Amino acid sequence: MQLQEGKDKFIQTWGTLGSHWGVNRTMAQVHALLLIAPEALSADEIMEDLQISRGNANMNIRALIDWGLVYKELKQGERKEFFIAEKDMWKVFRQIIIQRKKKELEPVLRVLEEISKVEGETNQAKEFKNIIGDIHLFASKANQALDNVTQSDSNWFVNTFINMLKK
Amino acid sequence: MQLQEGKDKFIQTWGTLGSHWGVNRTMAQVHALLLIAPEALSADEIMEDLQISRGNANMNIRALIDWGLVYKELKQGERKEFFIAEKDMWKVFRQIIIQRKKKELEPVLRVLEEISKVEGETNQAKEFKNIIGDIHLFASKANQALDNVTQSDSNWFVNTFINMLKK
DNA sequence: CAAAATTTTCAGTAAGAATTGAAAGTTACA
DNA sequence: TGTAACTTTCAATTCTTACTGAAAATTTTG
Repeated sequence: MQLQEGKDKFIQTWGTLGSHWGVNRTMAQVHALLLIAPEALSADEIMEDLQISRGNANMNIRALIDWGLVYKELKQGERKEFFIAEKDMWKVFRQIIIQRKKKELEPVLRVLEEISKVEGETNQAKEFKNIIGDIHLFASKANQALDNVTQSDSNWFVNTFINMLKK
Repeated sequence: MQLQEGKDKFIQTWGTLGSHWGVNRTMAQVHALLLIAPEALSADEIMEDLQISRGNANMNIRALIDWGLVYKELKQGERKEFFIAEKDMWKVFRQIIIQRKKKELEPVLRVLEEISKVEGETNQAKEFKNIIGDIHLFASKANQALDNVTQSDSNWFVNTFINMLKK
């Protein structure tokens, strides 16, 4: 396989993966492109490479920066902004977990707490509170486990993985 | 809060959560509805409750059955099919991981292996192979860790969670 | 076996999400 | 301070995905 073909395939695959996980395809593709770029790219280069519009490129680059997956880089004597991806996969994973936990898991936890206070002592109500309680317990555990994972350093997590594999 | 309001809120929340995780909203809502239903529901009851068409209900119920999150239940003397959700949250989580691992993580692993074989010894090519190698290593570890999680029984996982919380 | 009940399929349509492109905004240099 | 280089915004549009509803298929029952 030629280098260019490999790069294209990677960009496609990463894009598809993203789209199955609630990340828009272009955002994942820009990320992929920057991951395999040997050096920082400008918005124009990204537009050119992925054949997307300026607006689209800009929006998705900003989103990646917000997620902490891409950094801005200013080049000596250049007025343009250049962009570079975080290449430490552990950090990438960590950032994604932090973002999604905050945006998706935590709001669900709050709703579960709220609805676990429904009135009534009928069987219906009791059963409802039961299952909501179960879900809440599970979600809290997941939340705390994820906190742990993201708060500890890379080695801790790698060690956990290694331990898991040894079992 | 009244029971009905709590139920509605739960269905909405679960639907939103699903839609951020690549599960279509209706599928997640049907799942939520069945989770909090005190007994098995027929397709008609689901249609009625969520105000969706027969076709839509059917498709999503089938998908939930495929995912192993919902079971068919036949009632004595009734011709209709009734449906009931798996309520053990651990099993639900496990099923979802198994499905998504197979459909999303494993294909990515295969692509990464394939593209790690690009020809050429230029710096460009070497750097590309390096980063792909990193990603592949990370993805394999995640894959194996998930295997471990899903293959062990509930207690093992719960214990791991508890251990995490103690740290 | 016929007909009634129920489930499945799928072409057409609707709803929602992403993208474009041009105009407005910003920055930085002479 | 003016203007050229560059970035951001957002209304209109396109693309994608989900949903409907009616027809076809299947299953059950007398």
